[in-house]
Amino acid sequence: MSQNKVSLPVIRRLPKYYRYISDMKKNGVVKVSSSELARMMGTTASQVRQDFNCFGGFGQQGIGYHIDVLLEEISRLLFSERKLNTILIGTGRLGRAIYSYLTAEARGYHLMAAFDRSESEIGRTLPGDVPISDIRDLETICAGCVPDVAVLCVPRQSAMQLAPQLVNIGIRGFWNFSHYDLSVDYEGITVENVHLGDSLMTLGYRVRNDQM
Amino acid sequence: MSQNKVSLPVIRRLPKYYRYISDMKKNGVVKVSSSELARMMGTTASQVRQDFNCFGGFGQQGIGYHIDVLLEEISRLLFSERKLNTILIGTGRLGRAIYSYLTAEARGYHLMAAFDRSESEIGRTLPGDVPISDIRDLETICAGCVPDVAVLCVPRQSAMQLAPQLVNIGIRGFWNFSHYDLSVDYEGITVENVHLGDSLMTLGYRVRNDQM
DNA sequence: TAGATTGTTAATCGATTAACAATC
DNA sequence: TAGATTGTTAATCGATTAACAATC
Repeated sequence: MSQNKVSLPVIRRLPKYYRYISDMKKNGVVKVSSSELARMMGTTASQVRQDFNCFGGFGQQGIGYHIDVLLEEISRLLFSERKLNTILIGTGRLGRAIYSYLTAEARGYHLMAAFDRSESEIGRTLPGDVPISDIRDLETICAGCVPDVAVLCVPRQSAMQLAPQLVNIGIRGFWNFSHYDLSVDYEGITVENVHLGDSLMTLGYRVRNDQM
Repeated sequence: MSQNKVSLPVIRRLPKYYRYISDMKKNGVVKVSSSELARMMGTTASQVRQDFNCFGGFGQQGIGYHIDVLLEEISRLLFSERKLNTILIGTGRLGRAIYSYLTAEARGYHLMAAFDRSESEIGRTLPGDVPISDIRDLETICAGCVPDVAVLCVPRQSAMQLAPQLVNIGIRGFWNFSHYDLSVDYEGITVENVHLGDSLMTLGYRVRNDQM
């Protein structure tokens, strides 16, 4: 597996590469050099070449990189063959915003089910015919088909309570979108805090001090 | 100014420190050692001490750090004395979710106004009596009091169109919550992409490869 | 062939971790 | 005083950038 050679900083840059290269493809561009990409990305040609090389050298010396090949390789890393079976927990404003992103725009995710705990939400249907189930039925509903990841759009307290249950049904990752960190530590389980809270807190400092 | 010595990685850790230390204060804890904090944060005591030292040594050798002092210092960095005057652009699901975070939970932001372009939103009022104005009135409304930052909860295309206008009225930072990167480059202006899109894309890879 | 641009190694830079004297 | 824990310097680690031979 060459995969584990790809470091986290590189992975984090992939969506930006993906976006720029997709745009170029739309505009009929066929090839691109590391220095062109670097200019767009706001980085160095060196970094672009290092990045592409760590998941397989597929440029042509003297020529550059083929847009199609790049896009394919980056897609393979970002989306793989198999989509991640995903459940959404919490269908409030944030949950619904993320739901529509997940179903309409995100690649690599398959939304299996959505859950909420409020009477007024349970039984309703999200656009695209995904029913909102009672969070208390989580284990029953997931019994037949174990989800890979849970997208948590609930308050922190709820997230903490849900965590052990989710681990129990066999989930391998939590994407926590609550406003607070989900501080849990399970062996072999990815817990990522994608919440608004921390971002906004740190950004304030940065604009005050002009720190990029 | 000792501020500019505080590096970005340190700034990014501050909210997590803030949260843990706040919790301890609530529980009546008075002091904490770097090793205790490190255990909670999932890092080393060395890092904790380095972090705290780069914005002023205020621990006591042999004793540890006073919760109150820590909290004050971290608050000062994260929130400063003056709140950032903020406008919200886009009052859809995501915009409203972020609105309620900004007004109810976030510190350091003062929401001045909200804008949308859709007829059905304009004239309505967000909870807390903030009226939704027509995005076409942006310049008029901001003429009297220049906002510091704009929180963008609109599609990428709209964000790109709005950018020059926002720079024009004197805004110093964009927090872009759209699903795509806002690729603009203005001298002295902080553009931060806090969008859901990239996060979700990269997280997929990570759970597949168990990469933390 | 000459020019361009990659792949790859080496140098630099910065962040994290380790070590330990200072001191409460 | 002895034990604990900081502040700070040095060592390590990893990521970014520079340099250049390989080659299209």
